[in-house]
Amino acid sequence: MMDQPKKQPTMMDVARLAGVSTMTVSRALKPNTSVGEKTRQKIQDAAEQLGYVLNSNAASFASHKTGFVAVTIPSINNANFAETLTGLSEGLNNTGLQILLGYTNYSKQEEERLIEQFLQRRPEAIVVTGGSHTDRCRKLLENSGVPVIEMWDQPKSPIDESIGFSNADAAALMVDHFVEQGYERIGFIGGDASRDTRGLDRRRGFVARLEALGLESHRLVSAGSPPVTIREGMDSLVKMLDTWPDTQAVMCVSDLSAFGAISYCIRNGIRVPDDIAIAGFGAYDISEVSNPTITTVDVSAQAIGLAVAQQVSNRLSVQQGNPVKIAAPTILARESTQKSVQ
Amino acid sequence: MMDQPKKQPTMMDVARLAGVSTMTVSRALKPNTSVGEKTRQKIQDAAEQLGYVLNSNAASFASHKTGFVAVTIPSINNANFAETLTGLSEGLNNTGLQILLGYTNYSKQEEERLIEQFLQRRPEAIVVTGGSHTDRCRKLLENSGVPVIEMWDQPKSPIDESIGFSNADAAALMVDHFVEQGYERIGFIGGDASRDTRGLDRRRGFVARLEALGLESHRLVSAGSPPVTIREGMDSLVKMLDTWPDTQAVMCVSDLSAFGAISYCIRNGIRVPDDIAIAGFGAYDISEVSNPTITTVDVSAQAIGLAVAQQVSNRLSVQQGNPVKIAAPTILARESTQKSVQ
DNA sequence: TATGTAAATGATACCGATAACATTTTGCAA
DNA sequence: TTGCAAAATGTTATCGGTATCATTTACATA
Repeated sequence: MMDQPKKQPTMMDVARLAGVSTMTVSRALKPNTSVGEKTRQKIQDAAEQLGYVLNSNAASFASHKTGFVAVTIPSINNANFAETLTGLSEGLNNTGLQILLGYTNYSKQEEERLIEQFLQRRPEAIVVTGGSHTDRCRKLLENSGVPVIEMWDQPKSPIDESIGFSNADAAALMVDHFVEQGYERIGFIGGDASRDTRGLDRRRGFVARLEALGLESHRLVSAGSPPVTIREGMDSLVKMLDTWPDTQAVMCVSDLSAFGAISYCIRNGIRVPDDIAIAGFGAYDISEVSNPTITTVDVSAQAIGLAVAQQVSNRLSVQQGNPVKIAAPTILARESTQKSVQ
Repeated sequence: MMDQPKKQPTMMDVARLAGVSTMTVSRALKPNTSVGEKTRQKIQDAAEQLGYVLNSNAASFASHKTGFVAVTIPSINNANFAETLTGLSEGLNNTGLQILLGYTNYSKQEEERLIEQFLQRRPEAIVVTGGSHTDRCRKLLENSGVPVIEMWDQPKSPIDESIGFSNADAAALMVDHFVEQGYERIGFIGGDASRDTRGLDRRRGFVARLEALGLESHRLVSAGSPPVTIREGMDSLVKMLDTWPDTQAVMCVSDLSAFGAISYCIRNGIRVPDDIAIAGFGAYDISEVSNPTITTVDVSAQAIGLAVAQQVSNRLSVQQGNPVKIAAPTILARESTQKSVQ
């Protein structure tokens, strides 16, 4: 950095140089304002000459509009959330809104801390992942006075609005897929239930669907605290086969853990899906190119982000658009669960 | 959102309720300030009762300290940058600094646009990925008046400071590894050179090292615009083998493309490394659990983030700490390039 | 030319905190 | 009790824009 010898120029400096009032400068630097063409040019020249850079903080302060959207996600090291964030970022690109991003690391306490911090920045909208929060956090969000969007989930009583899908239903879809393929002794590998609420929902949906079909629903392995890694997927499969050797099929809480489980099988001469079927969740890139390819649930993570962005824009603009919809999750049936196509 | 009926309370409201001046409230809400214990309690109670939330914008405005650190990375959908960001985020966690994140999508124009936008927020430090910028962007950064850190690279003439490694040297390391293993006809699969400057550096280092060793250096396949995907890795390997069927070893610009290339081989009965050796770059999780495991370059992406965070803190605190160092990249020799250990 | 309306520009009063310095209170040694 | 330094608190003046309303200018029409 070159230490700036003199302090940065202000709007007043530009106004003086251009021979107008600061108000006119303020207008000239924004689109859609009525400023004479000649004047605008004169002001832009002056600003250029002085190297003037608008001070958004002062502007935010004066106008009570910060242009911030606070966003919390569990982790960035998760392709699904990264995709959602990409969608969000893209969707917000030309709105002039800036994302304030925070990682909760799958902890509600951390989420509360982040929200508390973000509220001080006076965001114009708040986006959180999931519908489960600490009481205090929920209260903070309710009293925030700005639109709150809970994504990646369908809470029974949303704080304000939600854009997501039912993780339980999505897991049930996979159970149905297994059953269609003729599997009956089906297990589930998931993260530590106490933290990953979406993973917990999936497990719940999994168990409920099995029970509804009159099948055994006790083959549950906990793989450690989320996010579940490839390695934990491997280890969990070992545990699964140790405990219930006659397991025919396994649903994993994410594609990563499924990939780990499959890797273990391949390395140890267990054929997938001939000896055991394995499915994932989330439609990560890897599921498409793994060998065998992995049956998974496509939740269109990026579309969620785009939809949230759209909805944020809607809520912040005067003329409210239609509520945004996203597609329901679908099963991508691939090699890892279908003997016939193998 | 519940629409806030009355506007949010200000420090003045809290001061009135607590029977003190706003200055005392201001002090009471910050750590390390001399405020009487009783007074502090009284103020905290009043703030709690009113549901007062500090307005950081006003605070920033008054104090000329925004607490922002602007960060640009090429993409979030890249495990390496995601890790760096995690490290950065973690390292900045208790400093009270908030990251303003932007994605350049591997475009210098986009980077310039982002920097211009970020400067309006008056960040206290700026972190960019790589050492290659548009002229205007470079000028903006030079004149910013705040610390600028270029990461993931070692520019010859850094704008201010850089924390990274030489991508060319790292690629040369891999050439040496191949040669040690007895390979001589070595190819390179990388992204479109015009955009991904780090990928370009790797290719340059690759070619230079081969030439220095007197080996052929023309086996270069361009895999499309970055980031190179798994699928592009597959396609590129096909192209490589079509063009130069006698290729013995291939270095890929990232582990993802390496994984794709290997997947193609596995599916088509080409043995890795017996028929062809394949290496990646970046030490992604997948390289460790792929079958075969993938030889790669460990660049300690997260450590880069942590180091940058550390250095930002250093630069912003009065007593400057020592300049931060990161470990040099190392080869992780795995199955995909070593016939002996297969 | 007179006149009216829209466009362009200006004047003034804040927004809500903190910096810097002034003043009062406290606590303790002399 | 007095005196005095340190701790606690208060006063005042901004920070750099924008909202709002007032005023001037431009231009088309009668």
